Amino acid sequence: MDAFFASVELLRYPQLKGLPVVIGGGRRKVDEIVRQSYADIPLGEVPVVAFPLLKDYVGRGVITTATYAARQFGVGSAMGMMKAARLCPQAIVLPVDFDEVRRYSRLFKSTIAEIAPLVEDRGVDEVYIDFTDVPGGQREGGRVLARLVQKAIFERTGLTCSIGVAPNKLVAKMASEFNKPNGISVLYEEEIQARIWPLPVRKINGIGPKAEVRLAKLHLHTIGDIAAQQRDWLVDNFGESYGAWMHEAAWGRDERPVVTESEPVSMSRETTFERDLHAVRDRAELGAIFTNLCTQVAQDLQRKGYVGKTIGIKLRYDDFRTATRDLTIDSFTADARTIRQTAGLCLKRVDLSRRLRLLGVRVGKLAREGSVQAQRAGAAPGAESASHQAREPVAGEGTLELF
DNA sequence: TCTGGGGTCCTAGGACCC
DNA sequence: TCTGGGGTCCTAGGACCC
Repeated sequence: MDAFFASVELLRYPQLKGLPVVIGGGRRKVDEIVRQSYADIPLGEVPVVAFPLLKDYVGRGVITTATYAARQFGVGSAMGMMKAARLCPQAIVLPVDFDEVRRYSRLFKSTIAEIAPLVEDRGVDEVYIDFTDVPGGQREGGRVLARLVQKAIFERTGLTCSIGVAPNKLVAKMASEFNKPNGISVLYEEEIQARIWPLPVRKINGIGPKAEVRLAKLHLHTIGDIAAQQRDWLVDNFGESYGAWMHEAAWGRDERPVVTESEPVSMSRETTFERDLHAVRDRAELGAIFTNLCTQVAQDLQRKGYVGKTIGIKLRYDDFRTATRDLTIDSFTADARTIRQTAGLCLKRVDLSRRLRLLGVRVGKLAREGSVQAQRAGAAPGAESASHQAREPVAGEGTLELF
């Protein structure tokens, strides 16, 4: 009965509160300037003068995060930098320092794990915690333990976080948004109708923009609107799996345990070009990028001790359509040349007449390096070993032997 | 002036096997 | 000459999340 789960979200760059600041972009000249100027300054002590302003930003990046002052202008995560610059040209723009973010992320998670061992990783800045068997985890509905976690994180990292505590992960996640930033919300089962049902459907973790539109067409706008529907009606409209899940979610029901260990399913690298590239006209540049991506994926696999046997590519055209192709080979690999060769076969099966804005390489069907028997050494991957469905390349201009 | 990068999971059709 | 049903694997695309 007294089971409580917490969803914890770390807030990055809180020390810039009060100033409109956006973090994001990634790799432009502006980033270089900032990186050089402030290389020695640790997160938490960033000065607030002489930073480049968003209005001077050029490039294709998106906002990773923004201070609350910047959000007042409508700027937010995942927004394109150019659009953000129009909304808030005076904002200071900072680059993302991924190494630093990862360092803080590890510190954040290890701090929590010392207090409550059952922690589920949900990305750099988010975790679920199972409070159920933690001594004192039930006091004040979990609020006492949540305060302890928050305090420990602040002492260790100087960062604040919001915590939601509830009878399950789904509701805890929603509760964590009630009191941002640096808040704690405890939500009891009997409060679901009063506090969850009035919320818009998008607040459910798992209902995204597409489902929101479909729900709106059915005149369903709040979580309560969904809860008021018959389960079977939702199943008719959204399918057996999604419809039934939606009904459960609207009633705040969720049985998923906190999962502390999980094996990766795939690893990938992708990059958006500074300008759109054409397979023929920009062949050399594209080829170099392609090789580089394969090398990086191979290094990632090797560093983490994994091998995979499904190798695929992803590309995004200038009109933003996405295409993927993949091929499963007979033996597991983490070899850059094998990956590159197999990915090259995939590339022959897509239309390359349009200009591209993104190219990616993925390795899936992973296994731990040690768990796989040594396969035929140096075995050539490719068409002859590929399984039955390898297709003929599509005829046309884009199928030249480019890679 | 468009929209990053790294993931997971689901669906659906066809091949293939028994 | 016609034709089952179940199960698994492969592939492509898409929704969603942080």
